[in-house]
Amino acid sequence: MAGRKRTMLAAEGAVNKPKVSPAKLQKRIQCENESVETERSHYFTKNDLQHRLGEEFFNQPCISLAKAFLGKVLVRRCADGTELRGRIVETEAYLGGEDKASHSAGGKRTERNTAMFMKPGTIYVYPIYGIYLCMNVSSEGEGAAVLLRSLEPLQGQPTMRQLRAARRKEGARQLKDKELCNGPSKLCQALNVPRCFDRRDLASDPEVWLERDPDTNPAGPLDVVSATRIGIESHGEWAEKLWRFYLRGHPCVSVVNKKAERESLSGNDLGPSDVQADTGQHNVKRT
DNA sequence: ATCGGGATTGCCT
DNA sequence: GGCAATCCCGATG
Repeated sequence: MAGRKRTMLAAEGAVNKPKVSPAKLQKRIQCENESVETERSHYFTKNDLQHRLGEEFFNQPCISLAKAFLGKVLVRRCADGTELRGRIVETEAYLGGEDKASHSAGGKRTERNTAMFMKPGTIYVYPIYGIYLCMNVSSEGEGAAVLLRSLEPLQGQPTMRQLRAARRKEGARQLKDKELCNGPSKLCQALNVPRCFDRRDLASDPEVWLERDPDTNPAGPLDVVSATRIGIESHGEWAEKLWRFYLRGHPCVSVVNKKAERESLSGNDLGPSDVQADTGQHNVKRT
C-alpha cells in the first residue's frame, strides 16, 4: 500500500536527509535543465509571432473560452528546438464557485490549484492518479479554467510517438497518429508538458503557446458537440452540465457521446451554421 | 501521522 | 467493458 511505502521513506529520511524522494528529485532536475536549456536558445520565428494568440484571447468566460480553443493549435518548443504542434479538438470547462466538479469549487484555493485563480491564460498542470498529468488554462472568472483533452497531431509525430512509447510496455505495438494525443494525460506526455509548467503564462511563455490554425478558415463553421464532462460522475447535478466540447466526427476525440450528438443536431456554436457541410472530412494519417 | 479519493490510462478478457 | 496501477493532495485528528 501507498501508506506503507511513504512511512518507510519518511523513516529513512529522518536522519538528516532531505525529505525528497529520488523520483521527485529526478523530475525536479529534468525541469530545471529544460528551462535553462531553452532560456539560452529560445527565439521566435516570424511565423510564430504572426500566429501566436495573446492574452486578450484568454480573457473570456470559461465556457466561451473552452469552445474558442477548438481548432486552435497548441505548440511546444522542446529544449532541442523541435516544435510539436497539435490542433485542439476537445476541451472541458471547469467553473469556479458553484461547479462542484471543479478543483476550485466553493472558491477553495489551495497550493495545487493556485493557477486557476491567476490571470486568464495561466497554465494549470496537476498530477492525477499518481502517474499522470492534466493541462488546463485559466479563463476569465474566479477560479475558472479549461481542461485540454485532445489534440490532432500536426507536427512532430515521431517525437510524440517516442515520448508516449517511453511510458508503455516494451514491445507494445506502435501507436497510430490519432492515438498520440486523444486524452488529457496523453497530450501532456506527447507534448512533453511537465508539472513545472504549472503557473506559466500561455500568452508569453517561450516553450509553449497557442496559435491560430492557418489552415482553418476563421469564418468557417465548426460543428461542436456539447456533452457531459468525463470522470466526474460523483458530482450530482454538476455532472450533467454539457461543458465538454468537441469537434463532431473528429477521429482524435477521446470519448464519443452518442446521446449528446443526437440531441445537439446542429451544435454549431461557432460561425455560420451551414448544416453539416464537411462532417467526417478530418484527415489524420493512420500508421 | 494517517486516510480517502481522484478532470486517467493501458492491458486484459 | 472491467479493473489494477500508483501517489499526490487535502482534510482530519
